[in-house]
Amino acid sequence: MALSERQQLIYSFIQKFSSEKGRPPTIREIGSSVGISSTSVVNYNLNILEKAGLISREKEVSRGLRLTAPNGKPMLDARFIQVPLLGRIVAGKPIEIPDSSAFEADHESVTLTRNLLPDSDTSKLFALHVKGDSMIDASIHDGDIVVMKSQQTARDGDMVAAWLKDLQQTTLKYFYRRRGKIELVPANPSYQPIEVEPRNLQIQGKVVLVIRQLGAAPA
Amino acid sequence: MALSERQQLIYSFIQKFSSEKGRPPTIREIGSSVGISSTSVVNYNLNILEKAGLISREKEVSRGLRLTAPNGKPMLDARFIQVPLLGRIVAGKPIEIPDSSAFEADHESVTLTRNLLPDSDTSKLFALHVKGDSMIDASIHDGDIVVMKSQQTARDGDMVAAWLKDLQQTTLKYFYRRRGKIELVPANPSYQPIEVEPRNLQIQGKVVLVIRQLGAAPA
DNA sequence: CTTGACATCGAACGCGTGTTCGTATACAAT
DNA sequence: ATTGTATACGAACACGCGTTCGATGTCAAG
Repeated sequence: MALSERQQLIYSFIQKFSSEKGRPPTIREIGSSVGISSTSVVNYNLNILEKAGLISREKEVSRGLRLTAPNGKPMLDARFIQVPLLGRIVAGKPIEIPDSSAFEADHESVTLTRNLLPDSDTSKLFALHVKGDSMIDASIHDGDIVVMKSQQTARDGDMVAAWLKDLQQTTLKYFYRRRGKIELVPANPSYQPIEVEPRNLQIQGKVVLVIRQLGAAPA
Repeated sequence: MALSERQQLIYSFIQKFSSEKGRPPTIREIGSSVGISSTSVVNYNLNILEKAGLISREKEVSRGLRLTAPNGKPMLDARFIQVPLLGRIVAGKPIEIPDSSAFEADHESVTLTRNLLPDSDTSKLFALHVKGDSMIDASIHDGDIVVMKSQQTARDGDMVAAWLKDLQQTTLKYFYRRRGKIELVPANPSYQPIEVEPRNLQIQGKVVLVIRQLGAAPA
């Protein structure tokens, strides 16, 4: 059902108030801002917003309401971005990228601030856990998280996740075109670049961010 | 003035509660979580936290408290954390860590989501830009951002920023105690560990997070 | 016209919640 | 011993705040 004008007003007031004040508004604060004298009317409209899935409420708690994201979970505002954590990256298997419908499914996800991502197009991003030290020549370690953008082509200098058909391996390397062939150069200069035929190579995505958390120790 | 253990408990509870629930806690919620029966005691300690500049309070409003960012402004959202970007890390110089007053100055800062940080104690964190490839043996590259916690000691397995007095160098390595000496082992196994005398070593901090942004290409 | 769903209002109830006050203990300084 | 400061406790007050209920008005369906 469509929202009444009043309900939209209430909704945007909750947005504004929450982000400015750092806490959700009370029923009476909502009422006086949108011109409703009765707390029960506000309550009534809040219940509608809740049924519409736009907010979630907690009973008998002061300021017990918050905005919700499209998926129904409590909301993250525009400064956040949630990247689905689709699985692991290992040397011996191609990356399995589920079709885009899976983005809405309930995967684990990593929450990042948008300022960490260089690009604005956030829709094709996904994240993978790195298992094992097979990406060591990309200076990427066991336990790291790589955030990638799904794409099948690359520009010179991009770090890409590539599937090498003949070797049956996934690898992360910088991508360069060289006279009809492709040169894949490791980030770590103590490893050697390799040269492959274009048809032997399938680009699975471009690495946009690597995150390494050092809680306790690996190694 | 230093915080009591109780005040630190309260502070980290506010962090956790705010980010989980999307609203600040009430005085009684704080009290029952840290084991204080009297609301006035909580109030008393909150006033101390406010004087210390860690939180800001609004009088006579329920849940009228919020965390304060390093620059002293109220935080927009407790799920964020702003880490001051204090400068660069290069091999040839010790890290300059300004005294804590600098945290209040207007440095650049990196905004992160709290879930990326393992620990809750956020006050001693700072970030550095990595310049040059001198940290390559730590699998850390030119342009990376390292987030560190300022501390002078380390536990086995921590990755630390260490100043080697005789070599006049800063290095990032895993820290291990070995029979009265200190072994510093690189994250990249193709480099050799080094062993140093404890008095030749000054620990400047522990690395908690490494971020590599791959927009265009380096190398 | 009657019915029922929708939307609104005001009022009252009762618990939630910040504030204040008197008191008490521990400890260092005088 | 005395004073002062820091820390803690419980009780009481007053207002904040979600909840509930009865009443009213509008409007389309029957």
